[in-house]
Amino acid sequence: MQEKNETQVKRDPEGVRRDILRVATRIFSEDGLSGARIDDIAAATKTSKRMIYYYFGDKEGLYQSCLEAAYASVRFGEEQLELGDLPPEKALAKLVGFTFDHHRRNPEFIRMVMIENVHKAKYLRRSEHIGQMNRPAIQMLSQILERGQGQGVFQPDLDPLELHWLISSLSFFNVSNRPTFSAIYGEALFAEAGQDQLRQHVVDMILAFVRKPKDSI
Amino acid sequence: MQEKNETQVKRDPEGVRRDILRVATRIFSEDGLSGARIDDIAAATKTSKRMIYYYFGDKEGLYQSCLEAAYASVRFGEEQLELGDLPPEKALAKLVGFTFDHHRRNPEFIRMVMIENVHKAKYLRRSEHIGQMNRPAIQMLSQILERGQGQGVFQPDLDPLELHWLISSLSFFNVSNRPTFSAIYGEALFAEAGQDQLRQHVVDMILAFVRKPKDSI
DNA sequence: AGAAGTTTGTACTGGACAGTTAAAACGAGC
DNA sequence: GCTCGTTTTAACTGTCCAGTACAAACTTCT
Repeated sequence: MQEKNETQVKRDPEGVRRDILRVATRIFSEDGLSGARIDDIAAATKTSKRMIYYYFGDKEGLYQSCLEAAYASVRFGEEQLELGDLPPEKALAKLVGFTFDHHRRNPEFIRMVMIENVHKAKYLRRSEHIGQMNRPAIQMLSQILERGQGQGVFQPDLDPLELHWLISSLSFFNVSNRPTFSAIYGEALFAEAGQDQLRQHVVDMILAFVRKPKDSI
Repeated sequence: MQEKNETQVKRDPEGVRRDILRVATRIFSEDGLSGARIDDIAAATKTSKRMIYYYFGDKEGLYQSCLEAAYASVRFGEEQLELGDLPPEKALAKLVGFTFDHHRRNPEFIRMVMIENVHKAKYLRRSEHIGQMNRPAIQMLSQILERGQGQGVFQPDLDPLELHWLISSLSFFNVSNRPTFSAIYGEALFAEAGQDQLRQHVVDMILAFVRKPKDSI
């Protein structure tokens, strides 16, 4: 018991599980559910194929666990964000910029979501936890909007869910569609200068949207 | 030769090709490249598995042909759009609204692009035609921008490619991520009222962006 | 008429791959 | 020291599936 920190710990079930999940998520996000090979995953873990089945039952069970873990880790990332008592416009700007960066930094998560969308969210729907996981994002937005509306700087009739859709859209597409987009139009928008500008414009555009008086053509 | 229009035409190589492509595109867009089964595709065509290999060589060749055909058909759809001599703001509004609707109406194409992005555009890069196919979209935008700038209603420093990215982003995500988004947040945004509002806001937001003076937080 | 391209249908091959089998033994907590 | 949960190993099974074989005939064009 006191020798847990020797060079090799003899048993660590949680560690084994995490190791499998980490490797499997990488491979599923690369190759998709049907494209991924259990033997490849097993070969890349510290443990064996047998243990994958011991802990996760079958390939679909493993995939679903990876999906849940991916959502959970991203939520954890979002919790880091401290908007505290920033004025509403600055808080929203920070949230949008953060989302844009966060998606960029987590392509593996984005790819898992892409793959899950190809499956029409079959496995996401099966999971009970994931529904609750994502309320906080909407609530954070909702609070910013209310404060902004209270101070008269934001429009009165804004839907937090729709705003979340807009922000996600611009941040997600930037990562998800980079391969086809850059194959067709080149890499310019994805180089550093292009991404900086894009980020700035996305923030500007969202801010203009919540502030602007609704006249349209 | 003169009896070509009897109830059944004896030979129609082009028709057979098109039939295979139509069916294969449907199934690839549903199940992905590795998920799709050649036997399923063959069973759904008017012809046989043997003919698929006769015309397309192998599964990857068939997939690539489907991808090219999908891009080609979408380009054809875009050519319908007549912006002629509309004033720049109205032309842009029409283009954005059209893109939003067009993506919504062509989920099969969207899914092909999603799948291709999962493959990191491996097959798209292989295709020579597709690069050229997509210039017109940018050029149309470019012309609208120039006219608007000439008339002083648009900002001077706008990048057509970036604008295309913004428009595509909002239109594509709406279709591509509907499954996960609605699994988490419900169907409200995807019902008719929600989509109408979303469409309007997307148009408004883009228009505000090209018009607005660039002050940001 | 002859040549080139198209069509038919089934049965088959060979490899890939998810999931299993076996028996055994080790580790940790009680 | 006993029990339960965990770990090891490599070979194996059975199914699925992309792609082929074969042999013939039909169509169209020239």
